[in-house]
Amino acid sequence: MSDESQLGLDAEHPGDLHQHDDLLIEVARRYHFQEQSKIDIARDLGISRFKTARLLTEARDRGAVRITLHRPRERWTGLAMRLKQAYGLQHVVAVNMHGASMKQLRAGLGREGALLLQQYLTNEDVLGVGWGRTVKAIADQVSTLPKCNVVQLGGIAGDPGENSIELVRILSSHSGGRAFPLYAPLVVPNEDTAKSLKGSPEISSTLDRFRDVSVAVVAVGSWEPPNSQLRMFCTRDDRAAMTAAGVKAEICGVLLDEDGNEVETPLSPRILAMTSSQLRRVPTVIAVAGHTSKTEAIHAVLRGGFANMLVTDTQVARELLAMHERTATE
Amino acid sequence: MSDESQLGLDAEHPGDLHQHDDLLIEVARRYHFQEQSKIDIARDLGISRFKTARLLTEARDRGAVRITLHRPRERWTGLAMRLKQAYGLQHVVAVNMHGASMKQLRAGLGREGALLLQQYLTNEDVLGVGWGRTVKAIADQVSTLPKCNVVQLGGIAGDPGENSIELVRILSSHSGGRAFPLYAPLVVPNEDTAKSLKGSPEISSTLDRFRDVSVAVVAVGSWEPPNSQLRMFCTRDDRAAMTAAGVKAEICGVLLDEDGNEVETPLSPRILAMTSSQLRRVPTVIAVAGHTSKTEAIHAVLRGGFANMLVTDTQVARELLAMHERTATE
DNA sequence: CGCTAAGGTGCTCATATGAGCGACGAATCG
DNA sequence: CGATTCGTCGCTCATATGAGCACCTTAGCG
Repeated sequence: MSDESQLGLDAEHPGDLHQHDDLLIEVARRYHFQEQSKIDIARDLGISRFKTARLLTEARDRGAVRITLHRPRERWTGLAMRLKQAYGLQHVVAVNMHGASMKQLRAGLGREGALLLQQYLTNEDVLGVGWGRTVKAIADQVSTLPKCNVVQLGGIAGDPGENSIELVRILSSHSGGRAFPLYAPLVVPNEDTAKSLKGSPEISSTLDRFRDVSVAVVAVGSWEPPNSQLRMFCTRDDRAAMTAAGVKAEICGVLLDEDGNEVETPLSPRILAMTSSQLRRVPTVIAVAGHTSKTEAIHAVLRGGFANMLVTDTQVARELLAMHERTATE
Repeated sequence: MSDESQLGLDAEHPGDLHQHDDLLIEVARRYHFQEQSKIDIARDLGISRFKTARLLTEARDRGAVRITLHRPRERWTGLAMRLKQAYGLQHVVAVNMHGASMKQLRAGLGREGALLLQQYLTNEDVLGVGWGRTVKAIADQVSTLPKCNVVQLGGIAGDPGENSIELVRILSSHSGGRAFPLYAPLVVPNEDTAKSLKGSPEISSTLDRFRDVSVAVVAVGSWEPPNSQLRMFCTRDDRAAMTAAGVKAEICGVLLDEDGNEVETPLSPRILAMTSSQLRRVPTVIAVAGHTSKTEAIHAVLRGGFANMLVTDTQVARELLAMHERTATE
């Protein structure tokens, strides 16, 4: 019958297909995530409203837009809402993971984090990516992102297969944008090494991108119990010093005390990652962390104002609310 | 502030909440999967069109409806379409799993199968569930189904954790309907045992449901190479007899030759499962099977007309098309 | 008992959207 | 070269939909 059958892949002009698909994705994203009307989308993208409509039906038919139904277990909207108001956050997701294992918990946080990312990220954003297993869980569950660049926020940490470079690679492949990895360890042996690395072209080219990051996804590490990637780089003395200095939390390589103030430590100059002042300047910082062992750390991060969106579990959310009441009334 | 905070769970009248949520799900399903207009839904369910609209926004806000975007890799719609026409099927999904491991392949088939199920199943359906790891993969990826009953189509086979009863349990919990398990092995030692079991009340109550099954999800087993759950129940003589009889495929406990004709074997009377004539009477039979080792078996099943929907991978789809050309021109 | 506040309901009217149609351009074929 | 076919585009008009409002019920309270 038809002659294009051989490969099932229509060979059009080289770039055409991808241009078309990119437009498809963009339209679908605006319609479903940004809740723009088809007429608005048409005006914004300079196409007719009929074309928008046709692209949207094509998106559905080709499986680009997928809809799933979930039976909502609780009406915990209220919980997330209260937490949002208590800490003055922009958005909170509290996923009900009662009785789940750590692995399941991470998967749950990953799912929600991926969803949030897909909904908030736009074409013009630059995505900054932290590290850790929780962030990895997000990368694993992301399906498609708007076409934006992806910047690694800190040097390599963690096992191969879940290190920061891998995360940046995965996420940029999902977005179709450029990847800016950092080919250096998260913590280097001494300050001089850090300085010389920061000066080298392939490192600084990524560091220079930090100023453009508009959305950052980062994990939160607790210091006590040891739940931070940083801890493995410390000597015993370092650790003692830091515990003495009151370090309670870690976000993106920044160490915080229980009130969310940054703590200067001997480790600080040796860290290759976004600095606290840079992090503060990122418009949207999504902190993803769960399990009650991290409640204190998350509390510190939120008090310090280092994140404006939070993905966590309901258990932690409840504890955070209680903790906030306590500190507020003191 | 508010007094309902303690549990984050608003205590309404006992059943009200679930009734509300069920309605929510039903409306969302009709709107998103069945593409009914809000006005139609309102009329069908006897509510106002405003209420439908409000339920739909609530569904989104509470995360009951989730939308994900995927970058379509190929325009292989044509492949699925051609396969659909070649074998006269109602629906074909060919997922591109090039270079994937068996585990990944199964996960991919599971995802697509789950999606298909969620889209086709309605409130009035009765879901029949086969067995095997592929069907398990579907159950694992289903999130929510319309409220329908779930019937086990054959006795227990496979390891605990992926046996048929477990599947029925999982799926019915997702649908909220009743589960009809079969507490008996798939193959019993002899015909008499089979007969007496079929007569026992708790078995026959499920067997009686077979006539009501409107949608069946089943795997396809190949006989050569050994890819059927049945094979493990055979003696060496049985196997030889069956290979000699030209058995090439197995679907839902029914053994077929290469042309899709049922083959009577010594095993047949000992099997506790839906019969071939019952299977033929099911309006919608979704066969889920991938990997090229099963191509021949799938071909036989389709030729025999035992399934009208197919979920497979692109590689198998191509082989099936080629195989169909060959048998058609002979 | 009446008053008030809150949540839920269905209305009106302006607007967004879908179905179907003819126009246009590109590729194909005689 | 002209004719035909196919796919895409944007139009019209009937219809579906959303924003905002008025109404009703319910519950809380003096």
